[in-house]
Amino acid sequence: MNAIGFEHHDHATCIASTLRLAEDNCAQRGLKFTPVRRRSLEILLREHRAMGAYDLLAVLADDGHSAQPPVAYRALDFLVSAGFAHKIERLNAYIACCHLGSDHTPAFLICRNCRAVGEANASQVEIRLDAAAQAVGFLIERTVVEAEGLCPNCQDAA
Amino acid sequence: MNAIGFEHHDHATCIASTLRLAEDNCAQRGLKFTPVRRRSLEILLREHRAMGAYDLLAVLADDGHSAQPPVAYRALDFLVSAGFAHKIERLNAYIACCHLGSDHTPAFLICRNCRAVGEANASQVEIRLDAAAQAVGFLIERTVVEAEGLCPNCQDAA
DNA sequence: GACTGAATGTTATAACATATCAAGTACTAA
DNA sequence: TTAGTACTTGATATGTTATAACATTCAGTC
Repeated sequence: MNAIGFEHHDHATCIASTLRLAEDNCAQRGLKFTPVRRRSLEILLREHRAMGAYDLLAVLADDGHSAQPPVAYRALDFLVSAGFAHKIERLNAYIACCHLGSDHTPAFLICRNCRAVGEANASQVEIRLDAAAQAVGFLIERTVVEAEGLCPNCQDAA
Repeated sequence: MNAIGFEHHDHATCIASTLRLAEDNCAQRGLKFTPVRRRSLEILLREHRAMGAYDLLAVLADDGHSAQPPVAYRALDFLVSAGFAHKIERLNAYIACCHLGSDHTPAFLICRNCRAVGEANASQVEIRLDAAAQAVGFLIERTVVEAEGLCPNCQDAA
């Protein structure tokens, strides 16, 4: 199982172009795309799987960066708040965003066997929580949608 | 803010009848509703809020039960797998199920300010992940839907 | 009674996350 | 140019959530 949204693509190009996109995006919004932040996004893109903060930290440490947990968590917080990465609550792990630039409520398909994660296209997902929320006067700001199951490869293996 | 799905109800009756329901349900399915499990569900029902495993553990310890983490996690695992409780991934916390008996994909409304949690009625929620999953051959077994925002009380306070 | 499988007791540790304060850096406005 | 400021990073410590591993107890059954 590749973890590339369960599909193949030109990974090297994808990384480079996404990093450039993120750079431009930061410039426009006045955000600081510092070396640690850039490198963290690059690592997430390169690995192309859900990584724990300590997984990221280990790679940063190999680079010679400070290897204390706050370093990884700060970088991840930045990437998530900038919309460059998402947190997978089910796994307590982080993954680079596949649809950088488009404002979207992400939805993930998580394989319970091999932990591969696919990010569903927003247009294919429709959440109808509004009625429930309005009925009780709740104001929704953010929605987490995570489906757990078996990816094609792990179904075949079973 | 009460945490009772943002609405009031007869709590004592609710606890008693839900415990009885769970008991019957276990008898039917051949599951063992042991003292720790029963007591854990009772605690979740009584508190009627999302509790961390260690919160539950503290209450169990007051009862004189063994106070080691696995005790709480085992009880919670049982309650979740039996459908008597849900895990709120966003909070790493657990809450008694409001719709015991009905097979449902729960959806939660979580206040980011006071941490109150409401369980939306399943009929009000519609998830359309099927198309995305089918497109890549993914088999969905379970879906987590958690909306974060502000409950009515915390909106007023702001 | 002896076997079996499930549940529980217990110890230890893994994995995830944040508080706090000090030090550096970059912009900016007198 | 310098002083202020807001933000980022470095570093230490600690808090929180979760599980591995193995021993023991208990209920049901042959």
